[in-house]
Amino acid sequence: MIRLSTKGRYGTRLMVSLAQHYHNRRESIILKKISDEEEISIRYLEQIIIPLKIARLVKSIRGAGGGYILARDPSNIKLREILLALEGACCLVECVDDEDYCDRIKECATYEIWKNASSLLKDYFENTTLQDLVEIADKKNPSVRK
Amino acid sequence: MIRLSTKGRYGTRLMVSLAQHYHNRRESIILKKISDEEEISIRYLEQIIIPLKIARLVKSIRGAGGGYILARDPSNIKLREILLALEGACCLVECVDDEDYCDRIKECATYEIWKNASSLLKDYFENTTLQDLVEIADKKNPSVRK
DNA sequence: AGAATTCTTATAAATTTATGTTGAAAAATA
DNA sequence: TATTTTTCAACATAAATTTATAAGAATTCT
Repeated sequence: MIRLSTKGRYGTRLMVSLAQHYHNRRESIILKKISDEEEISIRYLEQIIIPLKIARLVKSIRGAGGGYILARDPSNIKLREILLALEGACCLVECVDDEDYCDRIKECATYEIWKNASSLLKDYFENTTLQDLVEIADKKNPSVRK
Repeated sequence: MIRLSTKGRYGTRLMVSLAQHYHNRRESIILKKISDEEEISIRYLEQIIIPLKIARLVKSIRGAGGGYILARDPSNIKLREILLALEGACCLVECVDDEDYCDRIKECATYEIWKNASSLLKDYFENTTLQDLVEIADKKNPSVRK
């Protein structure tokens, strides 16, 4: 299957959770809470949030009362940035992103196909913001206030 | 990374090779030849061709003088069929194809996103045939006759 | 019978997915 | 400022899956 890894899926859900809290009150939130809400192992979330921190999409606040918080407004964070941080370049095959990966590019017929398909995804994720995701969530669960 | 597995990539190249030979003379071709041409381990190709056979996209002929041959004309084989055989449903996440996979679908904001993105890919692969791939290959390598 | 080829099964290496344990840093509080 | 609590950070490990190779059996052609 052409598959988004759990890192990409869980990480995106993590960012949506952070965005929902960011929106309603600008406080940091602890991973434990997201772990409970989203039913994802906190140990795994801890691993997943590292690349998001490195990419400066989230900030961590240590110590009592600490937690994590978005580094920017959700409307200013593209889904593509999130996936880039979590999974590296958002392309279906290595060779689309790294020309040196395979020396058959010049002959390979499938290269063009994977490249086009990757572009479709890239454009879609480029034009989807974290804010869009929050709005979808709000629409699906009108009653829930976080 | 949102990644096509090697099964999907190698299998597609395998199908293109079969299509090129099918086009020029309707003989079966042995995996060893494709293995040499495409530089993919023959043992691995043997595993990869099994689902293609099960999906009735290729036919096998056993024994000396045997080999593999496309079951239909390349213009009548969609890339989506190939990927479906090799990787299962062509969707980014399980839940898009199997509603029972996760019970958070009703609340999950990311579900809609992965579903839309999967549709983009699905439509693209649905409208690309093996013949299209052969023509791309011909254009890239005008001199090569197989 | 012998050669060529697919088919089957086993297994090993690499990567992804996930959990457990311990330690370090920061903030709150007394 | 010392203590305690909360939380992030780092490291180790285990399970599952993907990727790949090996060896030999079964089948068919000549």
